[in-house]
Amino acid sequence: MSSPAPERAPRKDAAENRAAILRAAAQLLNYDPDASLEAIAAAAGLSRRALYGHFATRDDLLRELVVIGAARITTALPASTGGDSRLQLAIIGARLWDEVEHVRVMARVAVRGPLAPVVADALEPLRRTLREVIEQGVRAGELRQDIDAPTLARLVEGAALTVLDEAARGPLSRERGRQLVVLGALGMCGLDWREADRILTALNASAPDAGTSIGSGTGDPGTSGAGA
Amino acid sequence: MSSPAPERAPRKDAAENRAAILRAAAQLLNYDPDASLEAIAAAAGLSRRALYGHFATRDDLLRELVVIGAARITTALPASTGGDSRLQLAIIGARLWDEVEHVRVMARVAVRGPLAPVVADALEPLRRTLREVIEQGVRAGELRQDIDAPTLARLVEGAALTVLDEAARGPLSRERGRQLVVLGALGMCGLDWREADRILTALNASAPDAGTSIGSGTGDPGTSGAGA
DNA sequence: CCTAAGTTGCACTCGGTTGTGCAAGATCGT
DNA sequence: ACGATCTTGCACAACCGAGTGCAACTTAGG
Repeated sequence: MSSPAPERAPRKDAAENRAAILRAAAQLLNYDPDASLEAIAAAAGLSRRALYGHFATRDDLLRELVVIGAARITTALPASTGGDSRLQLAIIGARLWDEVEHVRVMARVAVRGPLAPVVADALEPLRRTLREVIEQGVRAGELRQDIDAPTLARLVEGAALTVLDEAARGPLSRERGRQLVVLGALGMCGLDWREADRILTALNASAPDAGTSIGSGTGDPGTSGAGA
Repeated sequence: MSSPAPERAPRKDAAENRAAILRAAAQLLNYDPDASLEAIAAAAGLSRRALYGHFATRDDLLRELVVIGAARITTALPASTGGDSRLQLAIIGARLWDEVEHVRVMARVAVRGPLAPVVADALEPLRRTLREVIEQGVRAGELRQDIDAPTLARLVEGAALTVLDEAARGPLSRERGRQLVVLGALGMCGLDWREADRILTALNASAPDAGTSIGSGTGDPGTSGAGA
């Protein structure tokens, strides 16, 4: 009775398949928020029936995606309110860009339906940090004063989402994508674009590079292509 | 080849019902892009069956919404490239705000599915104007220089959409909504927020007030006649 | 090699939505 | 008042997606 689920270790291939499903789901749901389990299973190289062996319900799969996604996103967030709010904002933006697929899944899929509360909950840390950073920035006079911090925070969130959407339809290079997300967020906050360059430099100095792609497809690994 | 459709004038109440359907659709689809015809018909005070008397297909209804919406939005756009790009941008933003429902329907519903090309087509004039205004503004040094005009145009579009979404979930006053849309668009374009106030004033001076109701547009041109 | 874990294919049920056909009723317009 | 024009309600058929049960098969791993 100590643990209701003995949790026997799953077989190795089963674990891989489960991961493949999650990967496929993240990828497909980006293009079509209503992608069927059929399609997802197929993209993962499995039968629809097998999918039910890993996730009892569509919602369960989604929930799992949300949890994983939120965990990834909130990783390596700026250690709460600290130095220059502009830089912190840039760091957050860059982090979002590094997790485009997850972010978009959260934004496009999980928002509607019974998942909404789960998503809201999972994203709360991120949102809180964002609000804090912005509020601090506004207070310090580093950001625009004509929009209250909470509202501004939501606008920034939306602006970032916009760029992320852009990336989904017209593939941007990693570099360019990061640039745009950060530029968008900062622009929305009222930072003079002439100062943005300085922030970008500082950002690249502080964040080495997060090489994290989710896709990698069902079997074709070479998907780089962003050079220079 | 004279006219394929004799176009007998519809009965008056029928025309009203048709308009009611369109109104209900615009409203419902704002909350749920997948609202059923059942729900729409009900909201319009009609039976589902009656709806099919006006629109043969769900897509037909959507298409009609798109056409009407696009027509309304592109009405009263700045007469192409003219004076201050900041002001023109503000005018466009205000126009979008005045047509929130339609804009959001286009953005949320019509983008996916077989409607996508129709929407793209219908919105082309607006997008073209936006691009032109921004390009001109960039060239004139009034807007930020670090993002190319076409990209910037899409980001502005997205930023506006963000605010519009905000309005959908937390009701903003007409005033505040217009303010935010304009502020968002201008901010994204790199305009110093301290100058935004001036633009807003100029905007309010140029645009008296756009009444906002959605119905009334069953497709007849110039049948208004209600003079102020 | 043998067993248990995992997968597959098929055949269902169930619910929701779209689109039709048709007869009876309500309503506009003349 | 009378006819044409809607509207209605019901009963359809069709499609699609989720979720389940089961028997047979494949595979990991001790």
